[in-house]
Amino acid sequence: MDSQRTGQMNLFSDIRAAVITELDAMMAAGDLPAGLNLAAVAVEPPRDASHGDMATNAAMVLAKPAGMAPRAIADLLAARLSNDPRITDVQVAGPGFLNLSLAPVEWTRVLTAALQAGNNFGRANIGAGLKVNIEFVSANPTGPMHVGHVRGAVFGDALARLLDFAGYNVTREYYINDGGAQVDVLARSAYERYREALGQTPEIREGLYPGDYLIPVGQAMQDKWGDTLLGQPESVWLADVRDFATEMMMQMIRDDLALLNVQMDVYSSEKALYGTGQIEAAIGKLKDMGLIYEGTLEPPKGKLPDDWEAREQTLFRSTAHGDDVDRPVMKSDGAWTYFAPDIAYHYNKVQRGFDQLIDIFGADHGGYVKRMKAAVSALSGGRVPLDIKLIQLVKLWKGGEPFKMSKRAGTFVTLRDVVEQVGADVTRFVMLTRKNDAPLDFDFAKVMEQSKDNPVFYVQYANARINSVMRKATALGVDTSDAALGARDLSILNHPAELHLAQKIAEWPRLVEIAARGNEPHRVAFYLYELASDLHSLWNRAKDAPELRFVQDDLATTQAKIALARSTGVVISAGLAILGVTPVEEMR
RNA sequence: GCACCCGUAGCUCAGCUGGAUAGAGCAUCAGACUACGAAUCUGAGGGUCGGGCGUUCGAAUCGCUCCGGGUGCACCA
Repeated sequence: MDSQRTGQMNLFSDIRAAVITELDAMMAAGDLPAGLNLAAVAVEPPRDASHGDMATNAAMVLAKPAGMAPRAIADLLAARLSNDPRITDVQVAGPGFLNLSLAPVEWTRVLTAALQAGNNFGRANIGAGLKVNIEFVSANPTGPMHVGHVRGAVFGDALARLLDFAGYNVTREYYINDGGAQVDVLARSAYERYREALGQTPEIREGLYPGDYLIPVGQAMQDKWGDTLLGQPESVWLADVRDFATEMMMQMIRDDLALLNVQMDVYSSEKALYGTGQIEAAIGKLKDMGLIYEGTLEPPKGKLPDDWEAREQTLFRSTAHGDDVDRPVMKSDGAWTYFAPDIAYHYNKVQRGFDQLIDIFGADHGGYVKRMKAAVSALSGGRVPLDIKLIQLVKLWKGGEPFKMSKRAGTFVTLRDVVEQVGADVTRFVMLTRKNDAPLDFDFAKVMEQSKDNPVFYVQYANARINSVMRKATALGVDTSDAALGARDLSILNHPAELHLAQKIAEWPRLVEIAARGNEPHRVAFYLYELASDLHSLWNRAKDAPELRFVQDDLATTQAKIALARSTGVVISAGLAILGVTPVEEMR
């Protein structure tokens, strides 16, 4: 694939392609045995800058299959690569690394590519249009979203943006758990608020939802039904009130998600699976495969539930697909377990033609992973991979003190509380500064701090500085449009400090691929911090070295320097876009 | 008892499908503003990558096994 032609310049994959070409030639010439698998050959940035610009492990990974000494391969490959005009120096080092130095103009070409591609710089095609479904949030429709939901929501949304950027065809989906007992509880709770709206005293019994957010629901019920439901038995109103209240809760949740700038493409209903034969069809398919049987499970070892008794149940043989024990799909009273509609729902996703499924769960649902993977594996015949990302807890702090949440004490923190206090951008960025399976500290005071201790601020500040010099250059009469900057010859940018920043920019397309391959949007946040750091560093070096200042006396030189600054800004905005964060022009 | 996640500098954490002398920030110490925005930067000290065994040219990364922390474990979603 010619990355130059598509404008998505990835210098690392370009050089890797050159290495592969030479290795193929060596096989053709008999310098290497034919038919070697080159998949493990990598071209990477070296850990230590003194090792050159790029390093390849080709000689080492091929030594064994080729039956040759690593250095012998390295020497032959080095001689060939040194003929590449882009490569100015090749050194064999250590156990057989090839350290490559590139002509400076190769790095400044990346800047031009970034300026021409704009926010699309780094867009990859590793997804190749594959259809991937990301299911996330899926909060129960029984109340507003709380802070515990925020991290999963942000993670899922950022992952969707990342995979889209990497060339996947992404669908974001919310599974509404409206088929279980909890929506009946919601209906009963709302009914009490309805009585309250009609002047009666609500009886919020133990087990009902006490939240104030149901008061408007009660009032809306009064508007809709007047007093006609009053004094009626539950059998008369339960189903209608349930649907009504659930819809109001979902409207609230949709508003909350919008507040956080989280988008959804599809809302799927659990309830809609019942009565349509979809559950029966999914279980029936498993049955046809011999994976459903009547049986009795062994009691769990160790601590035994008090009321445990051996019982014959309808079981899914999930152990045939990697689970530890088989799982019940039907209760002893003949009703489906919660697992059954989940199986049907995932089967539905498979049938809709997705090539990959991703589920985002809270870490407390870790025990659910294996059975869900087993179900998808069985129902898709192993065709559709399911990746389940577990989101660890968020610990709340306020000025270094633990911030305890309690429904009873009224310090229950909702998504809306968080976003209204610190803003969607800050919330989103901070939520992505840890990998998903590590716990996260969220300090309401610290995230608003304006210091390098706060990564959101640090990255935004770098962008603000870039905009500052661009405004200044524009005022001096320099054309700072991307078109003008992209047309400029940037080969005068040859100072090591400038090339260092250009190299960091050149890593962006590679970073996108790595992050997308692992479903790890947090890598983008860390990269942006490093990029901002390089920008700040160059900025300060210009105090001692005036020739590094972006704005120079000579307008043509200024334009080239500004091109470097703007390229950095392009990558910052592209990266922030993946995180769903709006770049700021100026700090206030 | 079993399964999954985690264990990296005093603290909070990165570490790119196994790569070279393991990196940031905070904290500590020493420096840089007649400013393209010092809300920043430069440098120093600080490590048995929880322990052990193994796989191999090479392990923080893979496997086994202990230790320590978290989460979850039929008929709730």
